Amino acid sequence: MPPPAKPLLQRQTVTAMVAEYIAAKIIGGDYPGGHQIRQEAIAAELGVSRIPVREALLQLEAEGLVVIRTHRGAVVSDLSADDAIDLFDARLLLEPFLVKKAIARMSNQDIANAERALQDYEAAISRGDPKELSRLNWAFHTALLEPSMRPRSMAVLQTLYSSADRYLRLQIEPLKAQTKALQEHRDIFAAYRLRDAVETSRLLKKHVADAAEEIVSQLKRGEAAV
Amino acid sequence: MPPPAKPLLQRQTVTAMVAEYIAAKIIGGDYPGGHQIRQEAIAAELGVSRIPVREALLQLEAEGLVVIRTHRGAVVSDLSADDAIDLFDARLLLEPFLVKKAIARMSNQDIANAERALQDYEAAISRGDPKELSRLNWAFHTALLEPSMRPRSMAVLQTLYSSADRYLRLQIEPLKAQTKALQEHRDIFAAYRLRDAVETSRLLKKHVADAAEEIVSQLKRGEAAV
DNA sequence: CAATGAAATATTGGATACGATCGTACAAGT
DNA sequence: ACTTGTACGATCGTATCCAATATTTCATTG
Repeated sequence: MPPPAKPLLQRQTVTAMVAEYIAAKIIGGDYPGGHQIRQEAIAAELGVSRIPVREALLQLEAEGLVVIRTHRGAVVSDLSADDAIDLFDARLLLEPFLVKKAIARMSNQDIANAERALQDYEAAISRGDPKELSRLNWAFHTALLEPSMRPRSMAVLQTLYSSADRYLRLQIEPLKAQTKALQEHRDIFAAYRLRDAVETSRLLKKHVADAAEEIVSQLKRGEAAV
Repeated sequence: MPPPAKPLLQRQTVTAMVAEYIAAKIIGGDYPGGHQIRQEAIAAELGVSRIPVREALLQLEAEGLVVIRTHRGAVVSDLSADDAIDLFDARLLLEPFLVKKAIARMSNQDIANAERALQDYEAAISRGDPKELSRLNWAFHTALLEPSMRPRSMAVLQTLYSSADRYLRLQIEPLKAQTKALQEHRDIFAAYRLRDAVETSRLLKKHVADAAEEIVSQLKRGEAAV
């Protein structure tokens, strides 16, 4: 019999835990853009060695959350307005395309999953926790696209999203924007449920474009302010 | 002062070297899909420790060349026909879009760079080294898109390409396909030089779509053969 | 003889220790 | 005072060693 202190069903590697930890800090805004991440500090903080920290940082670099320069450590990657345009333009191409593919293949179960994600998002608005809201927002998008059965494109989208995610929180925060996003989600889902690929795609595209415009203008104000 | 294009004298880290080494083996076909990569074997082969090998594998996983499963090691990722469709569909969205952006911003120097890349590709055909040809093929595509100033999208494209690259070698090898690709490259460049964004985009899209169709049908034959 | 289960082995994951590199402070020279 | 060279400290990169886990082998049993 093994001595399972806790790994009953969940067998997680330390590297993965550290990666989640750091990613949460970045996305949550605790580590702002440009912040230098010291391996030893993280290692001491979590009571682990530097090796898993290094490997976690490598993964995060692949996701675009940090930038590693040789012998100079990892820095939380900052987003310029140009970067945001870059990222969102790619999303604007991929998401409408994928949602069409998804509608062509989806089952009733998939529709139910998307509805559930929509309801979760809706329920979270009243609580108003930005991190949770951001997570559920993306969960809804993911639920819409999942039936497309395009794991590679989904992986790409994941990195595109997480690279801009923490800046989106600013946009999501105002209550007006939240309710606007919720209404858009509802409209998208309504068309989705009816398997209206063209309309769903159009609405989704507009939804993403609106978010893009909002975040870009915010970033530009921020850059001008500096 | 303009950005220093490239540090000509770059200190290479062992991890990066190992990553290049393994990537070359995979792309070159020495490690076929499904092949298990043993860290210690690589380490002994190169006379280094296992640490840089592990970190190199992490990077390669981010590029989609290998898949790592906990405590089970890394295996060279294999490509199904569905995967290929997935990857190429994403490329089909991004490349035509980016080339339009590129044409809108490009300088005469950028055109010269693309022409140079085209000539290099042309010159390599007579030598017929598949690896080199594949590299130069992608270099041409990259040269076309570089002026778009979209580093994030370019990074995405890089991973999309490298994931399918080694299978493209099969398609590129036959002489007829090579000359066909060359002619298409010439046509694309001709429109590019004239700053005809619509036509360039159209030709590029067709060029990628042809390659996609070729590789997908090959993969399907391969799967059927098994 | 097939199925099951437990040791043995192979391989990866992680910790500690050491060496290399970069940034900076400070001293010396012009 | 400004520049240049150098020593020091902080931090990262890598090697070596140990622990945890998956796979294989082989004995046992029905």
